This record gives sequence, structure tokens and C-alpha cells, in this order.
Amino acid sequence: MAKSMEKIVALCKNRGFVFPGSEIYGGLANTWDYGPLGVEFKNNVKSAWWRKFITESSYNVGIDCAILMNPETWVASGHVGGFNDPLMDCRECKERFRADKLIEEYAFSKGENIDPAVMSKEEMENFIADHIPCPSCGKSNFTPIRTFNLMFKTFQGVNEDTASQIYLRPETAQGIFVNFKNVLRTTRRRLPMGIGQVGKSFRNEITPGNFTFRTREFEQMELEFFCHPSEEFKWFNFWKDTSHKWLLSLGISEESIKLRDHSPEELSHYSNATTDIEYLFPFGWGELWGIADRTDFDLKKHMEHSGESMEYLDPITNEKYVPYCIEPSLGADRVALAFLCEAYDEEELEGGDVRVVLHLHPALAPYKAAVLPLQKNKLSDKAMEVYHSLLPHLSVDFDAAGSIGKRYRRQDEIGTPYCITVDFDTQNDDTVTVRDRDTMQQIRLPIDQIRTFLEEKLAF
RNA sequence: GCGGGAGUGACUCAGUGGUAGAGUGUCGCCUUGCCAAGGCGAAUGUCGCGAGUUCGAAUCUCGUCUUCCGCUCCA
Repeated sequence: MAKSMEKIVALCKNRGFVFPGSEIYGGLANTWDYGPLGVEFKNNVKSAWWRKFITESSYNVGIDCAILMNPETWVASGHVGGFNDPLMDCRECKERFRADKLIEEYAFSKGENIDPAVMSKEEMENFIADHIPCPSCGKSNFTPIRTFNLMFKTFQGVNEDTASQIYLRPETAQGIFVNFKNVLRTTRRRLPMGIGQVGKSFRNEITPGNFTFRTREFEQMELEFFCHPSEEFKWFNFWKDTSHKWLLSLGISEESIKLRDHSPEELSHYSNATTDIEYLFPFGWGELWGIADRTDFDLKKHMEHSGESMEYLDPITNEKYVPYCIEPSLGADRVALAFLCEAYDEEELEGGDVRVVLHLHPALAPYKAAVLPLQKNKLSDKAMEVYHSLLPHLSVDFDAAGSIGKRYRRQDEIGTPYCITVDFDTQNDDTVTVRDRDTMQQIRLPIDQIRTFLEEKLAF
């Protein structure tokens, strides 16, 4: 049956996966809070990534950097210069223009030597008002210039002046680059080596939207993998492949993802190759994972701006070089949403009624199992025992309210892969019914084997 | 920023000037012995906010806030 964002958003709100941010104050556009189930789920997504890309990798190590960084970082990375576009709108025809581009074009067409780069905002505004009509409608009625910078600004310390202005990081990558030497030295690693990080980033997007897909505050799972320049494509393909397989191993189907190589025109100025892994959301294809060959761009920029050497001395060959960097960068909120969309299903059962079920991979499910007494009054004590015996080891739920069928459905809806039903036989032989979410099949299992059974299912 | 929708219980909505409603969900009791059964009962509302009109406003007017969808934009 059809899945839609509307239904998925409604499920998230009703069951405590995701709430609209600041709801009691009428909300704040495009902010979302992860509820009790959502945080378990998202943590599972993040730890699955961490396990695959950091813990289980012999090449990679982790790091957790500050969100606030020396502003010079963003000058070096190009984020300060690259995102200060002076924009103005024509009040008549609503077209939007870059003031510096208008002046450049004007200067070029008149053969005059005017450089907007040295002009202040007011000077540009005045110049345009005096000389340049709207290229679209011919009128001269522009709004004042507004500079759109992607980065959120704030102030460090008590003085709110430009000297104390700092930024919320727009990507986690730069924290890794500035620590490259620290990590290399303290881990005594040789290249190739990767440094991974999970953390919040902030971008003041003009148009956010589609639930948690594009938000101004978001979480990234980034790996910066450093290698010899001659091996850039080898490792680029390796991480592309590894990323692709990771998604499949956690339940994303082949049909709903595609790998899209950037065309040469589309490539960022620093990249030799970029591949996006896109997922087919109910609202269309959306980028989950950008795998970019960033070359030595970032390390070189930081060398220039900081004066610190970012070169690597190969202890075997004695070759000294600035490493190339392959960056698989994944949106945590995006991929979590993709897992949800992929898992969401409405199944028509015999008799015509419909059950909503999240076919989440057990490793991602908020609860691995729910313990249910078949009969509330007489079996709750025994069920509680089972529940408490599992609680120290696994995330499990307990539910005694309503009919057993209703409780199965409630667990289906939140993606709990197994329901453990305590019945009257349990009291005699210490076995329980384990009901599978996907197949609705039931097996009988001794209580002391439940934990092992569940833990085996968590592999991906 | 522009254009267009929309704000009534947790959710979906009804209510167009005269005592705030329904279904779903939630909770309790009974029933129920493996897939949303049933019975009885309960709780939850500054009707987004502020002015105005009126004897009286969820309802009409103005303002405002929030939100959604398009457009603009997008490392």
C-alpha cells in the first residue's frame, strides 16, 4: 500500500519518534525534536555507522570536535568568502540579483573599470540605483542589499561586536582537518588513515523542508580519509562501495537507491570526483550521502592560512606530501528518515483490516522486543520478571494494556521486531512465545535463550 | 521576500452570531487465553494571539504570530 510523507510524519508524531520543535509556542519553522523512540532509533543509526566505519575499520579512528571554531577556519575553508553574496530583489518583478554581478556586467558592457569587490553595501546600492535598471523589467526599484551567508553567526564573550563574532560550523569536516596532525601523531598511524566524526552542523538554508530531510540544524556522519595522491580513485571507489553496501545491509532496497556521479560542471571547485548516493523518498530522490574526492584542497588551505605544515612524511619511502582526502559524508537525519520511509508499510491482512508495520532492521529498531503478558491480571508478574531480566542487556518494552492482538499491532507500528508473550505454560516450563514482526510466525523459546536469540538478530 | 491554504482536546475533523461536539487514541474496571473484539466509565479545550463590531464572537472585521504548499535560492 501507498506510503506517504504525511502518514510517516503522523506516525512519528503519534508514537514519539519526532515532534515539531517548540510546539507549545506555535513551533519554530523546520525544527524537529526526536522523541523517546526517535532518539533510540537515531542513536542506533549513528552507532551502526560508527561501528562499521570506525570501530570495525582497521584504517579509521574517531574524533568529536567543537562546534565553535576559530573563525579563521572558515576563511581558510572558503565558507566566509564563498557565501557572502550581496543579494537584492526587484520590488517590481520580484526577480533576485547579485548586486556585485549587476555592477560587473554594467562595467563590462560600458568598458569601465569598476570593481564591486572594493565597494561597500551602500556604495553598491547607490551605484545601482543611479546607473542600473532591473535587467528583467527595466524598472529601478530594488530592495536594499542583504547578504546571504549560509553560516549561523553568534558571539563569543560579552561583547557583541564583529571582533567576537564566531560561527556555528556548517560542516564537521573542518574540525577533522585542523586536527589532522594531532590525530596522526597521537595514534602513531600511517597513511592511509581516516578520521570520522558524528555531530551537529548548521546551515542557514533559504529553503528547508520535507520533514527532517532538509533542516537548518542537522547531524552529519563524516569520514575524512587521507591517502597518497596516487591512490585517490582506488579509495574513492572503495568508500563508495562500502557506503552503498552499508545501506543495503540495513534494509535499504537496491531499487530505492541510486549512485549519481557529478558531471564535471557540477563538481565543487575542490573536487576531482563526487558521487551522491540518493534515496527515493515519497517526495522524490534526495541525497543521502556525498562521497567526494576533496584532493589536497583543505589541508593546503589550512597550511596557507595557519602556517602549520600539513605534510605527511612517509616513514618507509621518505616521501613528503600533502595527502589527498576522500570524504564520504552522510546526513544522519536524512538516512534515518530513509530507513523509516523504507520500513514503513501498510499490510492488508486476511479479513481486510490493515496493519501499519515498520520493517526496521533489528539493529535500528528502538525496542528489540516487547514483553507481553497474555493475560494481564494473572501473568503480569511473571512477564515483569522476564522484562527485568532483559532490561540490562537490550532495549525492551513492556505492555499489558488491551488485547494481545492490539499490543502486537502497537509494536508493529514502532518497528519492534519481536514480541515475547508470557502465557500460562510459562509459569510451568519457563518458555515463552516469540512472535516475529515480519512473518507473524511464532516459535517457542526457553526464557534463558531469549537474550542470545535477540542478540543474534542484531547483526547487519 | 512573493502568492495561496490552514490554526477548535493527543490525532483527524464537525460546528458560520446564542451553554464547545464526534470519531480515533489514552487511562480505569469488567470481559478477553495469541493478532486492532465487546461492555461500562473517566480525563483532556485560554476554539493560535490581540484589538474591534455586538446584549452576546470559535463564528463577522482588522491586525498579528505560527505553520504547510508553491516560487525565488542552494557547496
